[in-house]
Amino acid sequence: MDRKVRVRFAPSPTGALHLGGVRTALFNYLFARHHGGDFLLRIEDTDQTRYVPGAEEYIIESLKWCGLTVDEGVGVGGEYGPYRQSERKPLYKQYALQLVESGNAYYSFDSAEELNAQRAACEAKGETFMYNAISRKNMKNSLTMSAEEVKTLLDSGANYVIRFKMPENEDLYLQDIIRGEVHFNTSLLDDKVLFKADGMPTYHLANIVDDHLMKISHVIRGEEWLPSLPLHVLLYRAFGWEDTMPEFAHLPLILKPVGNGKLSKRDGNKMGFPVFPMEFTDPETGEKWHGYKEDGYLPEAFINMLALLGWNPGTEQEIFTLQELCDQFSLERVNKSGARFNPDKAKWFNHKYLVQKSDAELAVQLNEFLIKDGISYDMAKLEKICRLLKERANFVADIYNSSQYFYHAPQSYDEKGVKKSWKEETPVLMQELIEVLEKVVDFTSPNTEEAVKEWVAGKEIGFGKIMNPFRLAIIGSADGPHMFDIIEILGKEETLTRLHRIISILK
RNA sequence: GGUCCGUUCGUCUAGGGGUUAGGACGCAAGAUUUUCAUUCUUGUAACACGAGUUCGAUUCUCGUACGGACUACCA
Repeated sequence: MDRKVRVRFAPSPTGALHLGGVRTALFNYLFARHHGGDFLLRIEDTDQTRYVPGAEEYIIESLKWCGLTVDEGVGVGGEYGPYRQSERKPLYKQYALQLVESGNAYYSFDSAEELNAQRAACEAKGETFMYNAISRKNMKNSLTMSAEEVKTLLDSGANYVIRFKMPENEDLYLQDIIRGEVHFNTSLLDDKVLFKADGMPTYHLANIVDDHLMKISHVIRGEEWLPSLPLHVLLYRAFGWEDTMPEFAHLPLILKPVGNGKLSKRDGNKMGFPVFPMEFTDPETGEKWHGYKEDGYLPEAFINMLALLGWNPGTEQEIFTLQELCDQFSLERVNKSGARFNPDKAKWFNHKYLVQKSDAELAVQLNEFLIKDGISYDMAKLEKICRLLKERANFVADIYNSSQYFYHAPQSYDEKGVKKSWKEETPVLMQELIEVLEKVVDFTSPNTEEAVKEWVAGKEIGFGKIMNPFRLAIIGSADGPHMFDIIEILGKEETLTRLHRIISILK
């Protein structure tokens, strides 16, 4: 069947969106764009107790920062709204009731205490309680009670839930785009709650009803949903919506860089890398989490890194624009197995993108750091600084840190460097260097380099004898880019001042 | 415990019945250099195990082990 591709990203606003969530959104987005389809954002807030204020805004902002534009949904609208499940509340009950009427679901009146007692009893026997075809016969529900009893209970306003009546002993062979055929037997599945006592649907019901109503063509979600695939397929069948049922694709999980288990928000702060796209402060605990954005990652790099976590184009290309990702993406090339997250590679991606950025753009960002320090510096010079330093940086912050000597003359000189290169004859040589540089009229890098080389050539000493202490004088340590490029930016006056200064201090 | 999914260098991965099993990150060495980096070159390192099918299996099948997810009136 050929129909318009419509996919949705459907997070629950229970906190910040983490790496895995962003990747799910990304793959949905890529799939939609590849097929010229729609990318929807639906907020699944059916659990009022877990709602976190600000989470929804955070999700929207994060997608925006990543450059994943939403075609339809929360924040943009569309003809299938509302797109927040809490606002669709009145809609769901009729669907639950429809299932009761057709014999695919039933009322269940068991209290939490009774359920807990059952669970405890089973646990004592080393078993796990399941509300299923066998145990439902011994519970308080509309299958075991008479019609009158049920009606009385319902009329009296008793608490109830609606459960799906899982068929007994049926083999299901389901299709997953990434995994192929997946087999389940319904006897091992339980009667999931579809409609809760608080009048809200559970995820399962709301998800199927909304995907159907919103004409979703493909459900692309995390692997943690694979176990509920049979329930969902059975739900489509019970509603009679099988012919428009979406295709399913379950994405592999993102695992911790070291140790066992899937990546969790705790790993970030513990191991020194962000797990969230943007900074997030938990409104309850006040706990603060790092974000890729604030840590200096470029959104393009972040997205590129995420895209290659579980997907690859089959070529050796590693750097992709978002457009290239859209063009090349396919679910068939998504891996089956979980991927360990590698923070080092994330940095490498950022480096690649940083180098590609124009010096002017980077200078603007570098300037923001300087403004915070109360430093004002010539923008043209900042551009030159960026050009000089970006090759050796992963972040703009690295450029900022390694360019300090442009804004401040060294206050001290690296001890090892002094020991290694400041010899008895050095002060005299530095004095001569001052004289050589003084004579250079147009203080550009090639001019000063030529002058110094000419001077050194006339003496019988190695270039290093001059350059190492020179470097020490100008930047205070034994690293950094080409010396003559540095002093061009610094200017003649500052260069000579620093040379005079080191002679007076080190003698 | 039960159900389901998975398993190629340390990590992300390509490949696929006969290959020197390819790339990237990381790491190491060399070259370049006034330093530190960058860059370039080279190197390091993998088909979880056991059966079966086959002339031949890392590739297909089955088991085992290991890893992961799920097992709520959470999503």
